[in-house]
Amino acid sequence: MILDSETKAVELPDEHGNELRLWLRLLTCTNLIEGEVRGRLRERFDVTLPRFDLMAQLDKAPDGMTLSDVSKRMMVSNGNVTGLVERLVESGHLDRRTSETDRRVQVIRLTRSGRAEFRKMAAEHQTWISDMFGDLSPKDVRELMRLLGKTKGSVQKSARSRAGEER
Amino acid sequence: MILDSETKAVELPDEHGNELRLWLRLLTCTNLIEGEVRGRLRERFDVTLPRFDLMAQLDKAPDGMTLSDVSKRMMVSNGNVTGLVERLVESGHLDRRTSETDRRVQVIRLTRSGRAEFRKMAAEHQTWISDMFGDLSPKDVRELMRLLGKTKGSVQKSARSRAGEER
DNA sequence: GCCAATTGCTTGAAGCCTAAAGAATTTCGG
DNA sequence: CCGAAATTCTTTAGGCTTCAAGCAATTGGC
Repeated sequence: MILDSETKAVELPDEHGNELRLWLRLLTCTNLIEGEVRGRLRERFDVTLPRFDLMAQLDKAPDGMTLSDVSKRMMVSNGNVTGLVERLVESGHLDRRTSETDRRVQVIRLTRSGRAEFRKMAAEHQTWISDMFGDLSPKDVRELMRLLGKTKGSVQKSARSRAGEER
Repeated sequence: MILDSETKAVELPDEHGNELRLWLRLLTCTNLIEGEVRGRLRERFDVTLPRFDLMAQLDKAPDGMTLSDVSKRMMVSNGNVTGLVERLVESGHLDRRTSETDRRVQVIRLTRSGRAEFRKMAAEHQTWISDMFGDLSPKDVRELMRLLGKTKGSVQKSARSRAGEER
């Protein structure tokens, strides 16, 4: 999946190659961290990353959320959430009920034990992340935040202009 | 080294949270770009990202690679490569043969048409990436490269120390 | 009130991914 | 040369993910 960032990309004198290399390095970093987090979550809590992410959303919403809300927040498809929730209800982490006012709507929330379990996971998770960024100075962290913010904006702009072109 | 008064102030309140926020932003950026790339590959060439990545590896190896080589380079499981290759052989992009000297080994390479198709995709791909990073100055790009390099090292160090602990 | 459009969710098909177990083949110590 | 160990690949079971199609309930124009 990942092209190793040290691998030489198409050799051209132009500056496009630099951006490609930057992208590959960005991807490598993310995959490295994500892989670690997945592994540790599995090892320590026998839980997958998508389930952790879903619980993280619900932890911030004591009154529960609808499946659509979750889907938007997590930026994944509706069908995806359906399956995820199904398994988390099955394992006792989530509670699910049909809305009283709109019978199309399903409201889900963490169960008491689900919340307790999530809090434990989240606490460790944060120390893992902090540890993985351990070599970066506070200044590095700020600078990375700034540059990634700029990147995010740039990508969104580019994505919007493409979306506008089609049709 | 000069520490301005601001540096310390920022450091005081729970710096773990900053690293978590950094991680989330990094993840958002990567997902944004990856999503764009997936969408465009699908739209323009009706190909998936994993297939593109596999072809990219093979393009750099005119004499072909074994499945194990591919698996290591791409950092994915063996079983995964088996299925990916199967579909790419099916679609005529890849050629596959059993090694003459070791009958356990499968050697795969791009077909003529597969290579031609890949080259077209790769060229466009590079312009997409370049476009998405368009708002970043050359200096930004260099700085991001540097900080991500540092991050990569830090994560690897942390991952190694964990791997060492679990006997 | 009626019906068409919209909204919320589920289902199904296809693909990607892993870990673990299994099969075929080669390697190597004795 | 023999058999154990290692290597290469495939298979299987389970989970995640999307898109597209479909169903049920609600809303809004008339």
